[in-house]
Amino acid sequence: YRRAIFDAAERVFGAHGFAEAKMTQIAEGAGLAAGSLYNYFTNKEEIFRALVEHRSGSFLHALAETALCEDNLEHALVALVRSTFGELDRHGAFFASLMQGGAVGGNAHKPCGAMFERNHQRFLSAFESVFRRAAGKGQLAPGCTPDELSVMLAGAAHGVAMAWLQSGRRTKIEERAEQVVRLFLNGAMKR
Amino acid sequence: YRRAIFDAAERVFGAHGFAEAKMTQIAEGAGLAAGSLYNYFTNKEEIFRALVEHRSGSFLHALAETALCEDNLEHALVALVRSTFGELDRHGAFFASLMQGGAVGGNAHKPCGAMFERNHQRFLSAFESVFRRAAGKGQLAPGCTPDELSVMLAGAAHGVAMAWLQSGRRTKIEERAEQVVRLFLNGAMKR
Amino acid sequence: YRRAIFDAAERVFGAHGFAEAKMTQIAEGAGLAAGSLYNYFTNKEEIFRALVEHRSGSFLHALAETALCEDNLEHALVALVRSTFGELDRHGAFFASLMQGGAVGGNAHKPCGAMFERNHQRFLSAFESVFRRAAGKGQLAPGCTPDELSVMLAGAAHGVAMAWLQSGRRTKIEERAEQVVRLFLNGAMKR
Amino acid sequence: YRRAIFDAAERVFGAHGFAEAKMTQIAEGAGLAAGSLYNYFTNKEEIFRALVEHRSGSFLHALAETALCEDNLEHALVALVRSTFGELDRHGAFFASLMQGGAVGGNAHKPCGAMFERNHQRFLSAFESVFRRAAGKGQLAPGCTPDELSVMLAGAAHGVAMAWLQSGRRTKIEERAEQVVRLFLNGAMKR
DNA sequence: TATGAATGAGGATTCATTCAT
DNA sequence: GATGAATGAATCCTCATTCAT
Repeated sequence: YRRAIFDAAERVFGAHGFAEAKMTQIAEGAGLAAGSLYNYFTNKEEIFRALVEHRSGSFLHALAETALCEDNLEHALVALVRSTFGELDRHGAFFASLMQGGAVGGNAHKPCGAMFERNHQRFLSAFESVFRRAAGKGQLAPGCTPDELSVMLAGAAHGVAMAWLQSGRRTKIEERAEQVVRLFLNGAMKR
Repeated sequence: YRRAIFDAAERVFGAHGFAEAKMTQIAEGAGLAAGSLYNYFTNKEEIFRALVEHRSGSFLHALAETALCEDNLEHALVALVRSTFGELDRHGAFFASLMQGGAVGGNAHKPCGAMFERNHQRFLSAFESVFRRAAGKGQLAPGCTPDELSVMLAGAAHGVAMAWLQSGRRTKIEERAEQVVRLFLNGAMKR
Repeated sequence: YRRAIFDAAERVFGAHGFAEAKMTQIAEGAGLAAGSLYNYFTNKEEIFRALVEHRSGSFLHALAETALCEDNLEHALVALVRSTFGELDRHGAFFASLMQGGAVGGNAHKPCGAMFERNHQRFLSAFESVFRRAAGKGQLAPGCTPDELSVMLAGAAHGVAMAWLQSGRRTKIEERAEQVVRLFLNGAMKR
Repeated sequence: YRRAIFDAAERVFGAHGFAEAKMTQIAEGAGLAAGSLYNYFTNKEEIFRALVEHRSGSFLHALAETALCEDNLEHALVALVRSTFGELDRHGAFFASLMQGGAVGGNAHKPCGAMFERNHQRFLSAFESVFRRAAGKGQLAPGCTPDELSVMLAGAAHGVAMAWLQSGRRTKIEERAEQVVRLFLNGAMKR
């Protein structure tokens, strides 16, 4: 049932944000009565917190590993963005919170703010470590620091994701990872 | 007084999001009693809607003009991003909503969703028209469509903005416009 | 199991009062699951009612007998108070309800109010019958009716009991019965 | 309105106890809507706490003064009991909590337990100081300590009060103060 | 027009009770 | 009989909105 609650909560939080999400909506989505949610979680906030942790945990861990194992800059970034977009394909609006630091879809929830920031940092760190390695090899354009680059790439990917969400999630976003990374690395201008 | 209410509402909505913003907070910030807000706006949602329109209106209009008058690709984009970042410097967290389509800081408010999307579209359109012109001149890298590019650049700028917000708004973000655009046009990799 | 439930219920009702006592607490105390309580009692109120009756029944019966068999005023009263205090030693806070008419420790429970009053009346009756006999023999101070005396002696005993409960039940209160009665009979003033 | 709320709360708490008292009952009694109570008190507990303090404050203060100014033992005790009974005449069941240490009528409310004990101590102290003075003058019967005497007299008065409450408050209890004290001082037995 | 107390609908949470296993 | 998860009625509390002053 925890699973069903997570799935329902993801939809509801994703659609309405934390504050506007109603426990009855979540319960209904999970096929339970409102009161029954409290057999699994102590309160609304706890559902939210657990959900974020559940969705982030393994993903961020995998992302960090991905960042380590691929040496080639482009390949590594593509792998990261592909993972991220894959998660989006599976978990949609709610997951987008992670990519942006906790404030997508109304899910800025003060008590969880620290957790969000921490997660977002871990998310960025994956990119940053890849860029740092590339910097060590002198592959980056002059004037570009790894942290700036990671913020920008994550932002660009997030922008693509938001556009995709708004247009109704009709395609698989995962397939666009390569294009995004390539454009980011090579620039928008013709050479 | 409308002005004072806007300023206060901007702060409160920016800090807490629509759902968690209290009318009394806004009133207090505006130097009014709660009931008096209703002499100027019919309800909370109307304050929000009017605020978004007020903040967006002239800005988006100016942005569209900027997009038209500058012919050089880089200069035009820098002008757009500079305008945007300037607005951020002045209006902080709340304004970031616009850049991202309505969902920063908990401001995802369903009844206003359409307006947000419309504004966000106008925001992107400014970038898109610039890119389209450049495409006409054959200046864009192959495989890059103007709408994809605008989404990505807006996303990257948004990412930079979010990082800036989270780090406490200590610097003026306007000064970073040029760097962001240059990186985006030339790519992250050394040539 | 009824026995175990009674013991647990006594502790829980005694500590928290009827309204704040949780069925799960009682169940846990009795080594059962919450649902199992309903195999022995139809509901919470029924546990309470049965408990009061169980604790009162034999006690009040014995008290009435005690009142009858001892002829000497002081001896009879001491026997009554000693019985009462002995019950307190064994059953603590919950039992104190009886002495006072149903409202000690939060156990004022309207549906049981009548029962409480009835029990309290029986409790007072024991004292009253002793006083009545003494009155018949002309042993009472002038202006003292048996019912007033019984109310006052029971009240005084109750006051001693409450002080004893609040100070942590460290001694055996039964040993103080004689002192209380003597003081009551002879008065607080030196003659 | 605070006054009206206090009056209503006194009735409701007095009749049902803290846990079973409903905010709507109090509001109704005060001629308000439930939500309006929260303009005056932050929550139910706060109403309770404030009410206890309000009712106890001046009374306990006056009681302490009374204990000091009257030198004659009997007169002093009568004054104390008369004050107490007068308060009962005015405030009925709820006030009886004070006389007994916080647990009459279901008003044993854990968060307020300390306050209750403190108040009850102050209540007893008034009696104790009178008894102590009398002890200094050698007026007390041998074997009677002031604290025991105060507990017993307060208990006896409380017993009388409870009987009076249960019989429907038809008379003025204040008039019985003298009789109670006299009996307590002289003893129940004919000399 | 400003006020701020009153309102009451709405939602989170609790917990006695039921019932399928 | 025992279990403990599911239920949903009940209640506290919040806060946007109204309105008499």
